[in-house]
Amino acid sequence: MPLKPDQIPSRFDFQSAQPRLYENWMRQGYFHAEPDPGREPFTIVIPPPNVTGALHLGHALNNTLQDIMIRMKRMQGFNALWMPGTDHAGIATQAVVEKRLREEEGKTRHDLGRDALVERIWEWKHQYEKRILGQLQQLGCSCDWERTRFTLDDHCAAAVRYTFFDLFDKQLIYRGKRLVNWDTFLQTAVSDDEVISRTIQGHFWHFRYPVIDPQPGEPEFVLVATTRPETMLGDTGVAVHPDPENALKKHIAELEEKLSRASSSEADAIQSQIDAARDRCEKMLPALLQLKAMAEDGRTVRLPLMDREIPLVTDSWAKPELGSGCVKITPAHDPNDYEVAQRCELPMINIMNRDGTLNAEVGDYQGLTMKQARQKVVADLEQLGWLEQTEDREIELPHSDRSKTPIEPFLADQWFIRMDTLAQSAMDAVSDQEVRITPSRYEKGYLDWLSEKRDWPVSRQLWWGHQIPVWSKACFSQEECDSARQTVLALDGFTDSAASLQVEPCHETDESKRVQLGLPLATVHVCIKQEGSALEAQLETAGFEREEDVLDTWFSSALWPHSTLGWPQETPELEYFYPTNVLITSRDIITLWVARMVLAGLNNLGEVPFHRVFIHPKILDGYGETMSKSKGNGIDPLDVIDKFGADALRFGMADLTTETQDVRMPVQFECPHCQHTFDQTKKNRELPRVQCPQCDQPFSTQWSASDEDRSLPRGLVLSERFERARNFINKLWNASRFAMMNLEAYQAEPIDPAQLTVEDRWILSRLTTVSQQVSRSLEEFRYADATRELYDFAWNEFCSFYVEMLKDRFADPGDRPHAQRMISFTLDCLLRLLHPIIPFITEEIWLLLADLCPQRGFHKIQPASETIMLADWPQLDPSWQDTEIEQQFSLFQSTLGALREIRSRQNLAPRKQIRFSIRCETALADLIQPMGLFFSSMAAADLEEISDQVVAPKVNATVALPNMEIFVDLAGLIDVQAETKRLQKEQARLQGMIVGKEKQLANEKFVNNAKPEVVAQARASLEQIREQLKAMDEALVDLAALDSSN
RNA sequence: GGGCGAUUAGCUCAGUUGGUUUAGAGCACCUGCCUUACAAGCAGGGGGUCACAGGUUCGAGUCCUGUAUCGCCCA
Repeated sequence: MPLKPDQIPSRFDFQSAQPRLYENWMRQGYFHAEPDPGREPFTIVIPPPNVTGALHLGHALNNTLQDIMIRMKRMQGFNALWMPGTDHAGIATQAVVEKRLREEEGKTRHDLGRDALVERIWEWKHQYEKRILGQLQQLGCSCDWERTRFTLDDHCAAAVRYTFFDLFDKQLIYRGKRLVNWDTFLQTAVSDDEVISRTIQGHFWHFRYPVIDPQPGEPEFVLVATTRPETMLGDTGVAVHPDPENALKKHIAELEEKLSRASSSEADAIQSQIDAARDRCEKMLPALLQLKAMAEDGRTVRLPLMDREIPLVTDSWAKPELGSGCVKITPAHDPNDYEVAQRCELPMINIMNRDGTLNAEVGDYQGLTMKQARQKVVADLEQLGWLEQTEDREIELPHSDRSKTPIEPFLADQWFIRMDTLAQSAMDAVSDQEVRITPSRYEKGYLDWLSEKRDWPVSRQLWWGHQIPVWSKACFSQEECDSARQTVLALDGFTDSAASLQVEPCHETDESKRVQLGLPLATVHVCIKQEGSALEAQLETAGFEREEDVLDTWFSSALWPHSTLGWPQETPELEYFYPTNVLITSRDIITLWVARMVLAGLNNLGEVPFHRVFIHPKILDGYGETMSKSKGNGIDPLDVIDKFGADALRFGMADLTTETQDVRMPVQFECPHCQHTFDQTKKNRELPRVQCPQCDQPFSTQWSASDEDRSLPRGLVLSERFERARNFINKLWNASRFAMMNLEAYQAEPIDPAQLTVEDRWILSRLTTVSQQVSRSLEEFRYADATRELYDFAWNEFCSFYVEMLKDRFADPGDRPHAQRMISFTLDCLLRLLHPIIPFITEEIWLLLADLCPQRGFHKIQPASETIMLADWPQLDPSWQDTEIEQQFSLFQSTLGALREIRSRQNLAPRKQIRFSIRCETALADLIQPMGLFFSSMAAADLEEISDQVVAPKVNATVALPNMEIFVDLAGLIDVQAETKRLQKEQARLQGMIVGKEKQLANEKFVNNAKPEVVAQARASLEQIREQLKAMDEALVDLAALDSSN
């Protein structure tokens, strides 16, 4: 039952409208897209939110921008597909589930076992996926839900498997022992991107290692320093610089160069560094040269505690300007030392177990944690007299972003992807503009990162993810190795396209050591392409074991743009919708994800996954800090939707999407008792209960833990930055309400151009311009420009002027039908332009409007589409743009503004009617004349006369506009002082401008050098201002006379 | 240490390739209005030596150099 216009409430009830409208869109299948060669596709794949938790404001932003784009394209007639889905986020999700398991049941994943744990994670996934998709729906996202994918579903699994096989077969995947970032808590390797550096208060310990058989004159000890003393148990050498003299000289030269361009505040510090380095040259250089000679002569030192003989070596990693100039080398537990060991061929001793405790390599220290070992090592060395000194020092310690625990560098078998050619292809795609990143400055970071071409470690020691499809067998002799190969090649069904074989030689090249350590000669790896292939079971029977590790989540994410469309199958969807058009995402995953999608797309399909990448801003809180749940400053999009509505959230999101890439959003609490809002502070954002400063009542927060706190009503966490958007939506609602209240007895007919008034032609001109601007802004990802253009037009032009001016015309039966057609047409276009940004309210009004004027149009009457979602995007007649009309209208606006200002300055009652006249050229008078009545309705001012003959009334307020003077008759009303004050202010302003202009024009260089039109403009404007000033001067004289005569 | 970005009104932000009547908006503030679309509104107003110092130019919020503060990324 449609509402009658006068029953429409004065506020948009978004709470009830949103679910109703959204469900209808779903039911009608408006979001669904099918390949249709007759139409042009437009495709976006969602950056899949991960199923670790609920969506935050950043997701709301990301998805709003995608929905705006896809809705506009759909209206523009493209066959628009937005592929939705979620990401399994291997480490993150497993970590939260393990954490809960530990907290709630006191169990570890090992207590549960692989299958049971994975099952638990699936349960978590189902729960959160539902929640996330529900959130996207509440946001209004027009995703094709029938095509929802998950990075761990069968489609994606097939794509992962085929890709892995392909890369393995191309020899682009290999296994090797590498130093990895080991998370001892989660017991997995994490990539460099998952490591964050934190500065902590630590120590710098200086140890002495005794030299074995020192020659006469040689020192008995070498001194080394370390921030991680426990690693000394795994030391396999001590390094000294191969050319300490030149290294020091170079160091000093660099400092001097720096000093030459340093500011005075830095200079002192640099100077003292230089002095220290010079001092070293004198005092320490001889010793360093001697150590270097000893190293070259093959001298060794004895590693205390372990009683191991280790060599002195030369390597430039040892910095002569630091510490003793010597550095201990622990290849298996430090990335730099690892490289030194490779250069100097030092052995690598792994002293750690996967859980972070020490292993059998370290004798008495076995079983201790790294932390315990540190204390014991330091204590033992001190007792033995090998501890020289201990300094306090700030140290940068890498932490796992996943578990927030310190990272231990660890030597482990890992699978890697060779990046050289793949990375190059992804670099070329951006360099050649095949993929364009907006804003373009992000291209540099993308290219820099890829140019390092570091091999990508893809294995993770987890249970949740795509298990690596490789079966391996360790072989201890050549014979065994050959036989394993033969077995594989002879498998029933083995072909080159079904399975691929690699032989990995042992990393230990010293044969006797290899045997001593019990290492295999080689490992035979077989990768099988097809999941569930009979080859799998055959291999296992033959003694091959499947790799336990799973793949890095980004491996499956990299395939997302094509795996979601059906690859490796050649589906119609893939054929039609790939490559996609644009990827909209945040900058923190340009390297992690965007780059990898590009190279994966190129590898698998030979085509980039998308042509445009838009990087959107990051939302910070009022203190400039990133929002996060752990800080308590995060805003839940659902709170915003609850309080302001989904449209307001969306409009607000688009409104902050400017070129600037960080936007601040001050955060407020809203008291659930009295609705008072007040700023969140760094203090109160961490409290489990907060007291309202207004009503003094307490409410609960996300931190509430005790039953007492939890029983309190929860305070919403919001930002007042959404109020503007909410108010705008309300304004739109009410303007539409006004239109509908005046659409009774509407008759559909084409609009008669002969009946167009000045304001009609003005609004059409403006509407045309705005629709062009909005289309261009959105096309170029200038979302904030689009919202600003629409906001200004809708509020300041459509509502404040056009709607106001229609009031008189609706009252006149002769004008009414035309006015009805004009407002329905104008509102119709405005709604369509706004729809992608604020879909709910525009659809609601669209449906209400359809009851009143089901047929509408300008030249041609057409039935309104059943949903605004499928209405055509406005493309208006450019001939409607009329600069003359717009100038004329702005003259009217200035006049109106002047009248209103006088009213206000004179403190006249709102209903008090005033009279005024205008003196101006006849041509101008002809333009203003038809608008005469509007001064009455919009400023309660009656235009008595307009011509070049107008004589100022005796008692008047004067306004001098360019080329016209306005006289308001104030007989019996005037507040002389107020008017004098107003005029004096205006006089001062004009005088200031005259001085400025005169000075400019007196400058010969300006007159000679500036563009002629600029000079002419300055002259004309000076003349004009002088005229205005003259009028002001005269008016002031009159006022003074009036004042003295009273 | 390297790279990128920011600094404009009390707050959050606009300000196209340098030049229209002396830098705009929203919020907040002040004044007056429940004017039958809208008080989440209407009308009017106050408030800014565009971070600082130089420079280029006839002319700089806008271009260049340096400094300071803040943020992010990389090592």
